[in-house]
Amino acid sequence: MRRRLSLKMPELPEVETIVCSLRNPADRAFAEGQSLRERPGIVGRQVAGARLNWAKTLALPDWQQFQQEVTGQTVQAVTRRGKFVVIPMGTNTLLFHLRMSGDLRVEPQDAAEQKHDRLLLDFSDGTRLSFNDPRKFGRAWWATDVQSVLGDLGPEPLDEGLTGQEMYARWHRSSRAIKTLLLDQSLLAGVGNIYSDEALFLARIHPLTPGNCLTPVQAEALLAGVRQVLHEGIERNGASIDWVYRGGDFQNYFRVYQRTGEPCTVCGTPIERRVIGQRSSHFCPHCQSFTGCS
DNA sequence: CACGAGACCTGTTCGC
DNA sequence: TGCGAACAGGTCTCGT
Repeated sequence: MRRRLSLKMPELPEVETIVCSLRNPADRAFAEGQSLRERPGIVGRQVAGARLNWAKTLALPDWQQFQQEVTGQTVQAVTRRGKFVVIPMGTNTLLFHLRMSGDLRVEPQDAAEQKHDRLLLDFSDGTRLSFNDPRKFGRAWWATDVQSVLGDLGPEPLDEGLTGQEMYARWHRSSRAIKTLLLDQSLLAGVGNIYSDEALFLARIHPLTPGNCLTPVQAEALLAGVRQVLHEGIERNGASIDWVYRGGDFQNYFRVYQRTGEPCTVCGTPIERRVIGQRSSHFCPHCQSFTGCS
């Protein structure tokens, strides 16, 4: 069954997809007739000016200082940390958090500004980076010390050095529901509401299981589940990406998320929805039965 | 300190 | 059709 999400889904895979599209895409195929200046990569481009349409979008510093310091800087790289987009430029770094509805586009400067464009950087080559964010939750930082913004983030789930043992130690310290712990960015960076539900389903763990009730085996399975759904998300989001239309189709492959009442793909039991930690949570009551706490 | 509720926002969908 | 309520991918702050 097809289901539509009204907006983008800026969890880790979506951010990863955007970051990839903002890198210099020397290794990507282009549509025929697409001119050089329309290519999305921004590495090496120099900022000629900036515009801010919603004051709160710029978290730090104040607008005047930002405008002064960013002008003339050159984009050195585009990377990701958790759900943050990280863009080193000279001695400072520009960071974005897309929150619920943010998006970043690259386009020619003569393209019409779009509704909800909050922060725009004009490059000297005639292109522009636009931060669009309908709900105004997104934020940008211009920081000398990147750690002042990213310092509290937990490890990267896709970092191969991260072990289930390490996550067991982190989750086991708390009695909060594992669903809530998965969303805690200081324990593990990048997992959001969709992928937490999907990962718990793959690991066959009930979302209300207290962290200190998890077994080492379950923690191992959960980290594996997180990695699997993130990889799937990155693949699906990337599948239909060509920078003109950036809309993945992972939403058509959800196993539990937004499938309330529909049959579990494994056992057929109707998927349940309930609110945990103020977030909607979806799970199979049969496959993810609560195993108790010893 | 841990936890839950409320705040921040706009747009879309649902139910009457 | 119209209209208000409910809901949405995230995180911070404040009160208990």
